[in-house]
Amino acid sequence: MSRSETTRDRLLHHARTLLWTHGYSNVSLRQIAAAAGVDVALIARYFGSKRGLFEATLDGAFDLPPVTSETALVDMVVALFTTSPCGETAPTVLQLLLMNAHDEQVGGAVRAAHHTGMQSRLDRLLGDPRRAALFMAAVLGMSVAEKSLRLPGIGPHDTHDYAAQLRHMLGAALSFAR
Amino acid sequence: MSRSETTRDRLLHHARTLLWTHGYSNVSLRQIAAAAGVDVALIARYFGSKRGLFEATLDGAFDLPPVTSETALVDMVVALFTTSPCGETAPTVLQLLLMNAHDEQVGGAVRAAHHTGMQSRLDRLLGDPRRAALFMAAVLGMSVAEKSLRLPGIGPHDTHDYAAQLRHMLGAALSFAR
DNA sequence: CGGTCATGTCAACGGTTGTTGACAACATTC
DNA sequence: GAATGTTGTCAACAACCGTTGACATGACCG
Repeated sequence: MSRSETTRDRLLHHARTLLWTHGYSNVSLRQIAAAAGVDVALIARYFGSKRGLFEATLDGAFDLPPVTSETALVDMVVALFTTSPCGETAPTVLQLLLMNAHDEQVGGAVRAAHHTGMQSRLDRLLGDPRRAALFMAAVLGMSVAEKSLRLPGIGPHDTHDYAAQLRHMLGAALSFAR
Repeated sequence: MSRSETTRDRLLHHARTLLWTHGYSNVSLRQIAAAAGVDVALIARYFGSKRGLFEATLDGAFDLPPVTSETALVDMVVALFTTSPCGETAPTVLQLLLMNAHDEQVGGAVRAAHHTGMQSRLDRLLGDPRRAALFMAAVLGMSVAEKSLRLPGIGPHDTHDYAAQLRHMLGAALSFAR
């Protein structure tokens, strides 16, 4: 790996961590560069602009392992929203997804990444965009209520329990979706 | 109403509109003042700081009409998340709620307002924090999936349909919540 | 060794931010 | 009408922002 690639990866890693957890406009390029231990100007060199860096951050963010079973895919989605993908202080996919709420440009990129990386596969495997959307809504609701809103009535669930409940909820949602 | 109260209310109104829809750090005090047609310095006079203005914005944001029936309260919550409270370009409560995701200080204020204004009443009327949290998760999931993530599989539902589905979902959620 | 390209450093640019204090215009009360 | 307190205006502050270009340093190849 060339020298430039390692610093590029370092920038990408810390950009993901900081931007996803604290939001696009709450983190400056100087903070990211400082966390990565490199100069600010290198961001412009490697990613062009702040938006370019953020969009590079979206690469493969919603990718799922290549499973073919319906329940396996569902479990993968639940797992992706339940656990931090890499490490303890790592940002969650949920926080990335919620970045779309208040910024039209950032939101468009996030929605596009989610659709091509995750939702389209759900559509295909669950057979119906409506079923997939309702399942996504169930996962989102649980995640937002627990992780973002921190409702005392929910969690901390262990992953198994959580997935089981969501699968149950999925069954209910799909039953009235027909 | 004194002169100062009207300009205070104008500031509050436009602050709500702009801050809730575009996020805390995406809107400057100068934009808010310009929208309200007053000088920037008046914000400091009436609200002390940007945070003070935002927190004044939270006043009564999650308040619900004083109903006592369980289903009536549930309908009120659904209605609050489904419709814009005042006018077409008005910001939604959902956007306010999602502001808690990426800013710890702002998020704390939002969560507190939501808890005292809405969740505590749900806890009381539904009898169980767990039931209330699961209901909230269902409403949140539907709202985020439709309004924020804009999943093509969901909506646009007319309000009646939407509420009916959520009430059905509530039944399912509550059934496996015991 | 000398030349060439990749990589990193530094300083600065114009613009915007939240906040402050001095001052003018106005209304109210004596 | 004069004095007083309220309400609004203006200019400025220091700090930070994303972005740019010039320059130093390193690696690599002929």
